[in-house]
Amino acid sequence: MGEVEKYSFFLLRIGKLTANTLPPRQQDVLNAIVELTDKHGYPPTLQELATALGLKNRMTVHQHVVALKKKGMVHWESKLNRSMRVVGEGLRYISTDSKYAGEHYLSAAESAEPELPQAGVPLAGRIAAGAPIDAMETPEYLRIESEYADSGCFALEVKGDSMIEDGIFSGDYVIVKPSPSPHNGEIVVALLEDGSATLKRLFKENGGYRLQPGNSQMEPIFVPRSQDLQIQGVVVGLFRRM
Amino acid sequence: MGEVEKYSFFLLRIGKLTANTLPPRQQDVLNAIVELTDKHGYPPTLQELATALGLKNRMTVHQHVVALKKKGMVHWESKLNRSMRVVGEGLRYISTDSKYAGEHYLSAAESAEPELPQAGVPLAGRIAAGAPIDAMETPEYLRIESEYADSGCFALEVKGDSMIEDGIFSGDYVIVKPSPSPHNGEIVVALLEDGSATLKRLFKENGGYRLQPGNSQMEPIFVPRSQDLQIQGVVVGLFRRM
DNA sequence: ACCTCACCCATACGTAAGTATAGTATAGTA
DNA sequence: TACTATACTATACTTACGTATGGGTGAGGT
Repeated sequence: MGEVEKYSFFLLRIGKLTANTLPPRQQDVLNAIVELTDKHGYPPTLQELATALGLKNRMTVHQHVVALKKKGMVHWESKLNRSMRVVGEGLRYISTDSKYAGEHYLSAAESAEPELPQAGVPLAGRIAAGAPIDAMETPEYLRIESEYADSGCFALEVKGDSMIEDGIFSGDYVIVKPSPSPHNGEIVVALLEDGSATLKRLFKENGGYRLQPGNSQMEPIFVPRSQDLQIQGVVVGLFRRM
Repeated sequence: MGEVEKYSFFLLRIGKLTANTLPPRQQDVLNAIVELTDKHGYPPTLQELATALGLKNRMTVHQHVVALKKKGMVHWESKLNRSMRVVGEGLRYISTDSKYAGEHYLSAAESAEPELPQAGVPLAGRIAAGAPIDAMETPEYLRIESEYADSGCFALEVKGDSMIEDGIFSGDYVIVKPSPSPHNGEIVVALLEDGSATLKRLFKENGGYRLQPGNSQMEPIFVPRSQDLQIQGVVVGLFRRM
């Protein structure tokens, strides 16, 4: 009985299929790859994919992924475990609301830690004052979290106006990459000897360091080499809600 | 002959080791994990780690990773391929300039595309000038993409300084939510009658609209109601790479 | 001398994972 | 009708991966 229902499910989907679109099940596979990758922090195996999609055998998914690879939508190295990645055109098909296997999926996933998004924001073009929008034909995607999550980055909410001239406002989030040895002139999160923390631009000078605020009404802080200056990390990105 | 050189290399490093620091080779392992993860888009296997570190046998790395796991610096699920992640205290030791295996590393890596995702960016706390970091116990996550992807938002790269006083710099990305009827005072992407597009703050005035740049050296644009002013959307977010 | 720590190596085993091969079923099309 | 595309299944082989076991070297401390 389960058999009949399963097939009627596919009939519906196939009915909608127009000529040159990606087959629906392959779209499901793309979404599943992305979702599982986000959830666990590493790409799935064929077995995991199959389970997530409600399939009984790995080979089904194997064939789908092979098809997707041939179309250039998935990067997958032969014989290499967990090497699947959705690339290029494939990114078009990933959607945020994931129900790629109908109701099958819910059964498979154990609710893991609170995590993860996907589906980047499409980068539509470039806007310059006075010029028409320079639209891009091949849409790129802004994938902010992905850019930073790997390298151990974390975010901090900024309070105060100490970096206002660098375009960092109170309420913004700075994305900080932990780095013990920042370069000259980078914006860093510094932990001073007294335990207080600041967001400043770091300059190495003879005798120690200068922590320069981005606000001409504020004074720079000089830290002699004898004092312990701990750098929590350098600011590599900024995000603002408006 | 190679043996002797190899050991003298370690002697030097051990000589520098002070009491309660993380052993240098374990730091190398942490760095290698992070580097390989964002080079390939997925975490390495023990074999790949070993090769990257110039080791002949997986077991060496295995022991290091076990040690790191015991210290809570690496998340690693037993028997699960490619499940390594650097977490917690371990993040302190990853540095931007990666030469974690001396000269050994260069030989191993084939240059792949830079890419790939992971978890959201953890929101670690709040930083205010002069105050210690207000750390959060229950870490939240910044989920930028998912915040906007649903509502049909798109991103635009900003060129020019027309909104510099609002903290929007050239090179930033604004995240735009399509909205035909923006509120007063919001920053909008406007399409003027002549086809040109601008990023300005919108005010409704008697007789039409005022498009106010965030730059006191620039003049506002007045659009009479008779003219066609098309609003592409309102700016709801901003992202900057640094 | 003895012990511990940090670091490396080799062999061998069990299982997870990818893959080759071979079918079944439905819908659409020539 | 035959043929193709989509989709799923099962069995069996090979390899990649993690891991258990056992060992070796040099530095440093007691």
